[in-house]
Amino acid sequence: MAKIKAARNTTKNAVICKSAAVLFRKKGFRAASMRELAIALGVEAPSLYNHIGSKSELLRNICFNIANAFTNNIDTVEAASNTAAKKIEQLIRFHIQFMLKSFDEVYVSNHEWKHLEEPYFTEFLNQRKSYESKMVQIIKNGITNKEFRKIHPHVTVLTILSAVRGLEFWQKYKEQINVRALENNIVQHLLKGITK
Amino acid sequence: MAKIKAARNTTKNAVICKSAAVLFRKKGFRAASMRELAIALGVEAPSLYNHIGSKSELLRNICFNIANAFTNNIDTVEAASNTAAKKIEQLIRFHIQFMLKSFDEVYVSNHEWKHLEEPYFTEFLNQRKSYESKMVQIIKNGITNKEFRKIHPHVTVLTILSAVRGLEFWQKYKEQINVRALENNIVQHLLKGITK
DNA sequence: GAGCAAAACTAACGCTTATTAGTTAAACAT
DNA sequence: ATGTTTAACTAATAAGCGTTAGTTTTGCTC
Repeated sequence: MAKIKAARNTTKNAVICKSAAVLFRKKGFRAASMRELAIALGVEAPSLYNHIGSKSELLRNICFNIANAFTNNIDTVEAASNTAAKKIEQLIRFHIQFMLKSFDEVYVSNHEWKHLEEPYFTEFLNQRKSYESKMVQIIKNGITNKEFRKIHPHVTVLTILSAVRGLEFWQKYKEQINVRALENNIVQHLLKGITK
Repeated sequence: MAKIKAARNTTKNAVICKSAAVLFRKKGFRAASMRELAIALGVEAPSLYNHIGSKSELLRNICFNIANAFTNNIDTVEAASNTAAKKIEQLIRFHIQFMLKSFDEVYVSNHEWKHLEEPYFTEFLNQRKSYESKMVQIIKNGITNKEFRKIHPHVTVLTILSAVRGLEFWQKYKEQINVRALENNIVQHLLKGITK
């Protein structure tokens, strides 16, 4: 009769959430079973229900924790008085750092949100749309300021947001790589391009 | 007793594959059921097995059709005598055009490959790794030529490949958008950046 | 119209799934 | 030590899955 181990200041719910994020990332939400999750925690599947409500609640927690973190960040970045380029740079760096710190959760939030149930599915989509809109506004300001060329703001935002997802593929090299150099490379690429 | 309708010069297998791509994109491979696929085709689930081998075979066909198309393209691009920048541009444009033309299939190939069974899983990964290597080599040549700044080739490749995936989000605006302008915007962004 | 192949159907199998109910063991407070 | 709460367990349920077997219908060829 093993028990779920939670460090001080951590609920067992949080321990399960973390383990679920790892599993959902590896197998995908639908392919991951509660039995597998239980094995990862050294326990029988029904025991999990003493600490969580349901499988879909786990996904919901993971997705909205991440979404809220990004929303909070962009509100902070937006409020500060910086150039548009600096703001975009700050957003890019946050994406990279957060991805490296909370890889499993960010990955799951990016890939498995489509399995959220209503009304959470719609809410999640709205939150993302709102994030994009704020970023589009920053780009528009940058064009007005003549910081940026006359680019298509929405296309540019989606290109940047997709580009930073490339970090997913770097997780395995995490240790070998100078994170700051990686970050600088991507920021420079997305702001200044790669040609001389 | 409805029948699966295949146009001349199209096998019923191909019709099922196409329908599967749409379904797998919408729901994800694991969440999509053969019964749903059958409904989409106006037929009972077991009838599908007169034309296909298995569900996983459908995924396999979709993924490798796409992977092979990209592999063939990069081999053509590589062989031509062009600047590195031109080659990268050609690759980016191919990604965009192909994504717009075969949206469902490319999406499924990008998102659902992890549900391939061995040995196809490993084969798919190797094919992708090989694609990346070829692209890395083009970037390296560009740096040697002094076409590009001293960037990290592998990071750059993954950034570009992720960036072009942003097209996924544009599918719904497909009709409203000038594809050529979209393409130019992304190419310019990834080669020359967005700052003045 | 008869014969035949293609392709549909119904019924069912064996398995896995998330989850609930009911019960027992452990951990803690008194 | 006793009573109580927390959290584990076992057993079971209902639903859904991919797929197979066996049968019937359809549509073409002679």
